[in-house]
Amino acid sequence: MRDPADDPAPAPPSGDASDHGADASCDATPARPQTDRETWLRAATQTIADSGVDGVKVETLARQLGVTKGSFYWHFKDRRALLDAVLEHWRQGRVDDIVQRTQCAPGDEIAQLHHVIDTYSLARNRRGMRIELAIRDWARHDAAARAVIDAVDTLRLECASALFLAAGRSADEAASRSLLLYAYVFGLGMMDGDREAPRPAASRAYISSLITGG
Amino acid sequence: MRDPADDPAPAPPSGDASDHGADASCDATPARPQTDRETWLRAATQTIADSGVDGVKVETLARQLGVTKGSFYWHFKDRRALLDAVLEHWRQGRVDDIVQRTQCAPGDEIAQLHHVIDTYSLARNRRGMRIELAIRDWARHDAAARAVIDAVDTLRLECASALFLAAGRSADEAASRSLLLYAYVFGLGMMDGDREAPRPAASRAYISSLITGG
DNA sequence: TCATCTCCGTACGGTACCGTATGCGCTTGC
DNA sequence: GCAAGCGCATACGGTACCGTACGGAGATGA
Repeated sequence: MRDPADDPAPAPPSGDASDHGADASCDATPARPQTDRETWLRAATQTIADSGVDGVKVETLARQLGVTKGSFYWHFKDRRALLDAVLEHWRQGRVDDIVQRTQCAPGDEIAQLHHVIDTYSLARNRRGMRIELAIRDWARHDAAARAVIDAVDTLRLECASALFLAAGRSADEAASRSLLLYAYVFGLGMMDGDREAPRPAASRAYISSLITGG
Repeated sequence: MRDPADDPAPAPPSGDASDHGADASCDATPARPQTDRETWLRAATQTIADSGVDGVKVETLARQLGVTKGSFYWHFKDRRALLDAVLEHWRQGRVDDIVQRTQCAPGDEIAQLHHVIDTYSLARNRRGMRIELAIRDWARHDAAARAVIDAVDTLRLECASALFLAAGRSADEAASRSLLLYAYVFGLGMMDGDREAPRPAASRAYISSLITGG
């Protein structure tokens, strides 16, 4: 009488892929259950971005979605299961994004790194930064969130270092500059908050060049 | 496994310090009430560092201090008053710290900036960084906290820029490097979390030199 | 038509927390 | 010693939330 789509185990092999897969035709359930589950995921993620993890309440989300708790506890075992799903969904999205964003033609590595910096520091996708910062704060007192953050950070540093290495820098320099790069963009996101006016383009370009050394 | 170093009084390095509240002799109350009020402040600050602002509950703090809510509502109008007091106490401590930390003999400006970077990025005062990050996260959804953060950041950037200017850099370069400096140290604090092993000294020194250009 | 399964509403017990009202011991001034 | 007020305990009403139990409507297949 439970667990139609709800998975007790993290189960990487079960191929849940959580989202964009959408090819879950192997499941007995056609499409609707998965969709509704993702509705909860999106609402929870939005709440995390707006109010932090502690703002995620089952009954509040239910009211916001126009349903009751009965719906929630059908799709999720408990509140923690929702949070874990949000975490896994975000992790997977970051991994895909990082891998895709750090590929470039030989010789374009430094330009690509500049693009990475711009992507993070531009006010363009404030939403992504808000989610990131909220999860990072969450990681300050939650082991699962901390593990996800560490994994994502490690991957980011590795990919950025690979670009620096391909551009001819030493291993030590690549590692140091990569750390500076990501610490800067997240620190800037934290300092800027909801700032409207963007930093001057010249200043951003100058800082970018300091980070990449190019 | 509590952190033994985060005990209250002695000399939190760049931490809260600033027991300046004790000089409120202008109040009709002699000394005791003020002391107990600061006990609540310290406990609240510690909780914010550990669990975030949402972790600050009146009854929980009371249990932790071995008293009841009756004591709290004697010293504070409500929960918000406690949070505002924490905010103001932290702001004043930061202002004092920044002003004192950015004074140096002529010619020592770059060395002083390196010292500032070390102070923030070294695992030494993890407690101060935890409080800082918690308040920054708090500022994501609280206007009062945001105002304090903005004021502190502005002062920090001004003081750091003054050092760069004294070292002969242009105004634009000074502003850009100052922003890079603080975004880096706070971003690093966020990425490192409770990391035990410190970053390699050589890497830290290299990053430091990239930031200051010296 | 009926059984079944899916998805969600309703209802309930329990906990944690906020803020207020009020009483009680304890120190002061007098 | 006695009134006044300080500092805190006790007790209470109220809200918000978690998780469970159960029922019911609607689709689905035999």
